[in-house]
Amino acid sequence: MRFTTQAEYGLICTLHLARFGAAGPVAAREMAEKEDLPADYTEKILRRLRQAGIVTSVRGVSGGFELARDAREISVKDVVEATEGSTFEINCRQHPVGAERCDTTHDCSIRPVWYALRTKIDELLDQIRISDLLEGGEVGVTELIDITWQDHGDTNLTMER
Amino acid sequence: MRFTTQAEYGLICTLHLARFGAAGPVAAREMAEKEDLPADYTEKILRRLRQAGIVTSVRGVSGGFELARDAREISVKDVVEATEGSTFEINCRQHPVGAERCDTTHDCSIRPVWYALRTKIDELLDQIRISDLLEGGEVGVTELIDITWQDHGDTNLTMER
DNA sequence: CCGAATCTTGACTGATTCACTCCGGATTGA
DNA sequence: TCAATCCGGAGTGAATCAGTCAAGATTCGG
Ligand code: FES
Ligand code: FES
Repeated sequence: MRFTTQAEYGLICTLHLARFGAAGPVAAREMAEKEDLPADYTEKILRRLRQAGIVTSVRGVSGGFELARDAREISVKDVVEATEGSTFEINCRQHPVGAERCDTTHDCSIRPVWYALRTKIDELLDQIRISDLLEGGEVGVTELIDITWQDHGDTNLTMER
Repeated sequence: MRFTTQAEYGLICTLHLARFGAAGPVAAREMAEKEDLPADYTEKILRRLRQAGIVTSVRGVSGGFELARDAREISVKDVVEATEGSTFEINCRQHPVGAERCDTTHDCSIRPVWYALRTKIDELLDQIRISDLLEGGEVGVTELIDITWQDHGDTNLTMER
């Protein structure tokens, strides 16, 4: 299970705007070049971010994109949902094993697992804001997340494997 | 982001063996028929479960599959990893945005988010055992998971949306 | 010891999704 | 006007998914 590149690119673009967008709108082409991403694809991602109300666009000669609100008010979940459509999709909804089997009227003891997982994923992604990723570099961000989420600290956020 | 049907089928099969496998090995064909799954595909899934050491197989006329150990010792994570290969794949490892950009020597403030998410996912899936899914039906399982994981209870395990 | 039932392995296939491009059009500032 | 930008959507090659199929190995009953 993984996110597509759209989530990654979406975060990169949002982060780029949070860093360099204060002085005025940033053109998609320029952003793509600076971040070394495919230009046309970047444009498409930005369009999705705009449709979700995360960024605003300015058309015309010196147009481009800006964050629609403060970086503290934009969560990773917002960006992921905007780009991917959803965070974690419940299989038995969109890709049911069997029509009747996966119907809500039928009892399934596996279903609660996916719902619980989705809740966990959404909780974490919603808690992390774009502003959290702006300072401290990779180490700083890791520590910040680690502090916030050390409730069930059986495993830790090392990069082992 | 979603799991493929293999994770779902893997859980269904494991659960089936936990329920009906006490009396001796269950044939793949028989299991597929009872659970209403494609026969050949079921066989393939069971192979993966065996390769991961979750079930054992008996060849020959009255052969079939059995759980390799107690249902309390098999976590949902075990089954998902056996069938899908991994729970949550870090994009920048297998599908890097850019070769140098995603190298560990470079600083990336997005990376910690994915590592934290993987940790969360693994924690939850590892805590839930096959034995937890055997009793209480859907409602019972939901309550059980809810009690175990109500640490960050901002959201709850309702089925809304 | 033969043959039926079962697991084992791996190749194969159609459908879908992914990652990305391309094109024609609308909007704006110089 | 024209050049730069955003906008929408169609199109494309590659990869993955979901599932099938065929050929072989193992075991047991008779
Ligand atoms: S198998 Fe679809 S809801 Fe359980
Ligand atoms: S974009 Fe790949 S590691 Fe951050």
